[in-house]
Amino acid sequence: MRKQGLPSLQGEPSGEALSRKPMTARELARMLGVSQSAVSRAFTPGASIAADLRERILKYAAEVDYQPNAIASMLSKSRTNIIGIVVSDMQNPFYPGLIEKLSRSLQRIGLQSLLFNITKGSNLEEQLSALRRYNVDAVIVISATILSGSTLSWATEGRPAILINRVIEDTNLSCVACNNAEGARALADHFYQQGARRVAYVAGLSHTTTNRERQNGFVTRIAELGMTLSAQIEGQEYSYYAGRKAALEIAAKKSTDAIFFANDILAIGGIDALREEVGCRVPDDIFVAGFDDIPMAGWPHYNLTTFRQPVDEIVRVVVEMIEGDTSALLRAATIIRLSGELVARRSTGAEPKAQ
Amino acid sequence: MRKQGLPSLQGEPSGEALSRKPMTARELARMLGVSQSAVSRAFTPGASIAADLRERILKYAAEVDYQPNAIASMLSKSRTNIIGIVVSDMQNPFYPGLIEKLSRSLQRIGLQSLLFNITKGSNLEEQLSALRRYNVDAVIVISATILSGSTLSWATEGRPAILINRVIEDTNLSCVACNNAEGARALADHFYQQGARRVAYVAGLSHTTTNRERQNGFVTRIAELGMTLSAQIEGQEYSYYAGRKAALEIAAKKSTDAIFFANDILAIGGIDALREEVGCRVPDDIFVAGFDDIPMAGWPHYNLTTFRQPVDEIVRVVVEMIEGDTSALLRAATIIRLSGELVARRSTGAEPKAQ
DNA sequence: CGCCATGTTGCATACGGATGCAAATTAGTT
DNA sequence: AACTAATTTGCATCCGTATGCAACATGGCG
Repeated sequence: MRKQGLPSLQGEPSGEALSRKPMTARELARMLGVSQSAVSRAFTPGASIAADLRERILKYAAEVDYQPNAIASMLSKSRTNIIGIVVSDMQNPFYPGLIEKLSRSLQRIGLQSLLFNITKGSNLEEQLSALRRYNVDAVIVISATILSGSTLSWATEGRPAILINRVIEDTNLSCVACNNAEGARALADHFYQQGARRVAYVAGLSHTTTNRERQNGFVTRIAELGMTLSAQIEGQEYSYYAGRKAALEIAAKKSTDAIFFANDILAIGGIDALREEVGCRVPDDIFVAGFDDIPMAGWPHYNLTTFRQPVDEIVRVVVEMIEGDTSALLRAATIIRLSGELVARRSTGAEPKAQ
Repeated sequence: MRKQGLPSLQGEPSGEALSRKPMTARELARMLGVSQSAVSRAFTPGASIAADLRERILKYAAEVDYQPNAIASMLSKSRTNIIGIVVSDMQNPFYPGLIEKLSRSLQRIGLQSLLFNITKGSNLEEQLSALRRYNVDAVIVISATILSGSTLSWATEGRPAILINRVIEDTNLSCVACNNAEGARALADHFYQQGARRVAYVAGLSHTTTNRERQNGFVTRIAELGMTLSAQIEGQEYSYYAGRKAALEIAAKKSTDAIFFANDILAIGGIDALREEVGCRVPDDIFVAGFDDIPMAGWPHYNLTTFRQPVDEIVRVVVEMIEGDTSALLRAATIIRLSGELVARRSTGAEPKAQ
């Protein structure tokens, strides 16, 4: 039986374990009999330092658990390795997935994500002023529709900013977005192929670029194909309940073969409402399609035809832009459109491919 | 036709607008003929400075758009106003909502959230080492089940750490969690009241504290009530598809009146599978309940009885702990249990209350 | 009017690491 | 061996703000 002594009070150096100050490069240097610069260089890839010295320092640093203080480093390099991520809506399941992939990709190249969760009502400038005070290296704005272009320009002044899924031209803001018009047209074509002729569009937030592009693309293509636009619901928000409401309005008129909802959450609400409130069968009585391809769209219950946003590619492109010459971004805003992919599922009568 | 001149090179003051260095306190001070300390004090609430001087400085600062450099401030105060938020799963809809509320509450008291998105496979210590280098003021860990207690202790050494929905005793880690056992018992009682006698449990990630507590609470209460535990499925994950699979296993045996799924996502998968794969009616043939009360649980299609986690209260408590005397947290880890609320809906035959 | 309490202000330095520059060491060349 | 080139190293200083301390100003009071 092992003797289990009480933790002796004098054994521990007066509770230092709790919050002792972390070691500094100078201390470490003194212990090794080298200069503080040497320590700094040991931790700086490509710095001018002999391989054996570097090794000795790093080895000792690992032993005593020294890590360079990132804050001090930020100050002297005036580079934070922090990317500001501006979000205003994490309710739409599309965004958490995007944010997750984004922050992981950034982490992989040594960048951390500082979250700015913008709330509608309150003072936006105040919330964003932290973006400037914290000296983030770049800003990624994820579909924050409540921010005006000028507010964003102000908040990101002097550092590269990339909007995801929102396009503002004639500013210093770069944009990476899904080709919404292309997707909407593809869905129109798909409706046509599946035999629908009288189709409806349900808008999300009407004034957003995503909505407008999807709407225009769809409506235009519909006309080209000679199909009838039997209804068009203007939207207030991208939500499940808005989708339900819109679906019921459309169903009441009984003149629609297929509904294109501006995104998947709307469409899913629509499907539920059609099936449950008006006993309408999807796809037998009416087709439904959405946009995004959130995980739920693939669930057997919904089996929603949709246009998949190229999330991985969006993330890749954004990270590359940030990793690359960011000063180029400052000089000239770039707008990049990425192609998505039609995912035909049962909600439009398509036979889902084998998994 | 509008004449569209080339952007004149000499017209712009040599591109300064692009990335000019922000002004410093010293510069501002010199322009006003005061000392740099005065500027610093003007921006420090409660600092020793005359009201009129402060006003003059702030006014001028606003005019020339000066803002104190947060990085420099962090260095000298050794306080970052940054809270590290460790997450490993943003797929479960419960977490984005939590993160959103959390980060907003923190923002409201001047704290920003630095996201640490932990990935399973890779080197966890390396991912977490940034927590230490960045000198975050505190760490909030959101149900990161893939991190061991010792890894967490190491990563957060010297700064307060709060786990949400995960309880580890005998460490320096504080915990704020829903009273899972209470919730599970409440659901058992509810099943009983609704007339179920043969009940099943579907686990989430088996080894997590949330799962174990819900499981124990449920199973124990079942026994007390004299009900039969007709099945118990061990789980690999908290996912929709795992829920479907488990539900089918249970339905195959035809000996169960009610299923308690370890969380809502599982339950929702379960409901879909029961209805679609085996033509089982919910609630007519079988009851289903979940845990969390994610938004989808309230959707008419699912109408899922569940136990609502007190998200707002969790957030409030966590923020209070951080806002308050954090050194107290370092001295003695606190474990707080918060009560949730049974939300009886139609999936257990309860009539949903009017909204 | 003189003295002390209170309130303001500036000076100097600290925070911890990065880096230009010069000194010192090593390698390479003839 | 002598000398130049290349590599290492340390010194000193800078990054921009916060703050202890001393100097100074103001006000109250006897």
